Amino acid sequence: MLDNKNSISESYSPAEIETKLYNYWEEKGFFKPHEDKNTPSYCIVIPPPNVTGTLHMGHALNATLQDILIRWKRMLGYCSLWLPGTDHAGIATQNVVERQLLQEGLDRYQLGRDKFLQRVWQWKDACGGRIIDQLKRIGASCDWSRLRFTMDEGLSNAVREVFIRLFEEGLIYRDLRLINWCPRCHTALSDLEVEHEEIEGKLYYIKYPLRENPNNYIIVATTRPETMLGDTAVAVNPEDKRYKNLIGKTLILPLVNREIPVIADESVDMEFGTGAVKVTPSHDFNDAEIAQRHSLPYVSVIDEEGKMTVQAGKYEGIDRYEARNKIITDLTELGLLEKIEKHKHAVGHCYRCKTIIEPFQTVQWYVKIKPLADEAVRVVQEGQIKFIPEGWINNYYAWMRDIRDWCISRQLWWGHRIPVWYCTDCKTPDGVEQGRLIEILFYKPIKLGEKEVWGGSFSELRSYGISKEEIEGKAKIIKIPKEIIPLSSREEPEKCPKCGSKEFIQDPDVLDTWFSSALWPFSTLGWPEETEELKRFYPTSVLVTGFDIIFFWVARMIMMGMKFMKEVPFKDVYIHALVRDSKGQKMSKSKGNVVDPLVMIEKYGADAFRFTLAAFAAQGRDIKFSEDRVEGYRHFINKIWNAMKFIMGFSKLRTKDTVSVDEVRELKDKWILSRLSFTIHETNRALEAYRFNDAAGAIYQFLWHEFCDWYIEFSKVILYSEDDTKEDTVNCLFFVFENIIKLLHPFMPFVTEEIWLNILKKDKSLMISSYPKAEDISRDENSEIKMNHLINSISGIRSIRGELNIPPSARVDVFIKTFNEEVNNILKESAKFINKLAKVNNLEIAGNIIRQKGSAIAVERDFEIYIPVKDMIDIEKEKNRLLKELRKTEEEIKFLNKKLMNEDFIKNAPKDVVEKDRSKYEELLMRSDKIKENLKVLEELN
RNA sequence: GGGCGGAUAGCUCAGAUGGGAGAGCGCAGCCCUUACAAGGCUGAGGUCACAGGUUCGAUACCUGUUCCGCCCA
Repeated sequence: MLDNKNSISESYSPAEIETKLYNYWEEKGFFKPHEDKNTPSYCIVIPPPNVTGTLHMGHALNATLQDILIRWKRMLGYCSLWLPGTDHAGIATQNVVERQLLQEGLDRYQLGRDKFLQRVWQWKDACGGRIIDQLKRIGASCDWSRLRFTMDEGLSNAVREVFIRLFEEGLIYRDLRLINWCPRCHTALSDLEVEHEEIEGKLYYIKYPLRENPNNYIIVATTRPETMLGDTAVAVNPEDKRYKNLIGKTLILPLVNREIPVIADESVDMEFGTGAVKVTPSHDFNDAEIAQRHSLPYVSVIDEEGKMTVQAGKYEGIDRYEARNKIITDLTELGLLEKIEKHKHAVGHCYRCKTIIEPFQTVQWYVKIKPLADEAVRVVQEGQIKFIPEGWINNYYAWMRDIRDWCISRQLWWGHRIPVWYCTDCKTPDGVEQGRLIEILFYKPIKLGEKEVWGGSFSELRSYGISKEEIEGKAKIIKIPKEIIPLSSREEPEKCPKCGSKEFIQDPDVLDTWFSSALWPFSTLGWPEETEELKRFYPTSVLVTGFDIIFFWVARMIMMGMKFMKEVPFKDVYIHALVRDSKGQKMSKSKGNVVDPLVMIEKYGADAFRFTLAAFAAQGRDIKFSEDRVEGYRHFINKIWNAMKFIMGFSKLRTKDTVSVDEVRELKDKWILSRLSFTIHETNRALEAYRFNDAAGAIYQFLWHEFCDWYIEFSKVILYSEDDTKEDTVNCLFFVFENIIKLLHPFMPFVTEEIWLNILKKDKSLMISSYPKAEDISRDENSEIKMNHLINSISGIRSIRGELNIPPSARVDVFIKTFNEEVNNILKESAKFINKLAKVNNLEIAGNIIRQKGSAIAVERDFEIYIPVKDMIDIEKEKNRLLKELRKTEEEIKFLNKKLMNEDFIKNAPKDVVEKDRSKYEELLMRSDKIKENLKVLEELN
């Protein structure tokens, strides 16, 4: 299958290997769930990236974590499905195509709805989903044969079905309200899609004269003077003594000379500005609420484009911010501007295009959210869904508690068209034909003989003989008042069930993209059909996502899942961090601090990059990404590769596939197997708890600092000797290494598979092999304790050598005086290892060793090391070294002594803690005695 | 204004249920020792932000303060 290399390359080159292996996996169908019906299933649906998107660090982290989970579970034998897809990103995608059109000197209206949609599809097929290929680059093992897109037929059916059912239940309704309007995107936005940003603005103090005495006036403070043209009252707090006698009086609204009342409303903050506020129900959410309470009229002075309306009188047609300046100038001239102050306040911006949003009164579609939210809160409270880390659960509750109805209609073309039609022939209760109330505005006039028609009511336009298709096709705006009765239907209705008419106009709006994403966990599995997949994989196992879309997406999936599946959409929600730059700043194009994942992959390989993300992914903290770390893990891969080269040199001596603690005889072999068992346990436990960094750390630590630093070094003693039996050592080397490769595979799929398949020449791909389980390899803690003596003896000698600067080439004589027989035996049996690893010339180990004069000393609990160095070093240096150690020891003794003298401690602390401290204390006392003794000897020598 | 999170080695960060703190990178010294200089060995470096409290014992638990970040209004 793959290339047959006879020689192993010097070092690992990711670029050559990654694509090759990825294609191999995909061709073999390894990303698909296996067919075995008896195994439990494990399923993750990907948070669908925007079809316009390109891979950024957030995606990379998100995908890496999911891939680690899915590869891990797959290797554990679960029937595992990672279901990929993209969403259609209504506004974003429409913007992309509109920008293209602009370059051709076109806009979407000139094309008309159908042609425009064709263009978007063309764009989507050609350029959309680039992110899918990028996900492949990082090794994502998604089942690409099931790739979904929110605008696919199946998913669109689901959207329509959900809309209709909710509508029929009364959970979806139309209403005329103030909504967040983006004057650039020309659409309504939900509350969530508005980003509040603090800006340095101004507070304008304007005089509103009293009708009865124009020399008297109330001063109102406002941040938005241009909306004053739409004021219909001035409000004060009923408790405010300053204004008590003015309540009920009439003011003359400057510039337009409209009479407006002074009203009292408790919502008015007496501390703010002058305590008197202007009320503009059409352009401010708070004011709209005041207007409701006081039945004030609405006067709209700003339109869809953010320009002043005809109601604004002489300001008509001017942009809202230009109008502000003009109004300020005019007020100044009239002497009605009291002052201007600097003022910080939060202003809402469109989350897609950052334009300042405009509160705007229109008819929109809403989801009545309370009943859905209650259910979604309940299942989380009951623990049916767990949040990891738990902290996010409070955010979730808080948002759900204050949730407001969800505005789901968007004045876009790209998206799921609302499945609602309006009969144009039905009559309203007042007896007016509905078509008369539907207002159409064309993007350019239609010529009727001499006449140019810019729009009109639907019925009127039809009476001119303009076809319905032409009206709908050329309309820029279709306004359908709230009174008109909607008919929701899966297909375009044949005839009106009430009047039998065959003339309808479809609701021009599309649904919020999040409406379709909310169905993702079941719509992607085939709902509303009752598919096998749905039975097998719903509820899904875990959702992995960033905290920024808990409200947008997670909460809504829970609502919709409960509503339509009667079951939670996922059992766990793992919320991962945001990836920031190395200084902790949010990455953004404008700051120019964006790190491109693909560049990282090209530079260091996907494995090193993935491992870095996993190692960084500690719960509850943002990731400050630094390239140095990636480089560090690239070195780690190199280490693996080199270890592999070493081991492969002995492949011919291997005699069996598996080994166990019981059958190997040597301490080092028992030890490494025991440590492997521990590492396997740690890794699985960490992954179980979504502690990716712990899992990565456990493997890293074991492979580098136990296996490479110690075991391989020990093994050389055996392997390079003439007379030792090499069987156990070689078998252990391979067995342990193969297990590490398996453990590592979910984190570093490429290099591990390369080693597995092409170097170890296994016949089955690693990604479908079994993951190590701790219970398969037993732990032997006794051997670990024994091994520590050996390691300590070697470290002790090395430490003396290092600190006294004895060059590695100089072999030294070493005497080890042991204090008990067990340790004596352990060290004696391992003498050859000590000799080699500590570069010893002559080694003596016994209980009755007498220290030679001029020896450097290392003191351990169970033994002392003497190295005669009289001629090699200077005595002062050694003395200082011992003094330093003595000081350290005595400090500790002091601390422990104080603790142990404390009666309360003895009384209250658990016995084992006291015991531990006591023996530690005694040990330290002994140690300090020994060091002092040794110092004395050194003194004599001088 | 309401809520949440963070402050631990020069840097980036780990530290389940309280029992004198760890890693990676960086730094210093010695080494091209037959897997690996992208490496080995050895070492230096911390009043765990500050002030109180609970406790025999606090980096961890509680309260307050300062600084930083985020979310909601």
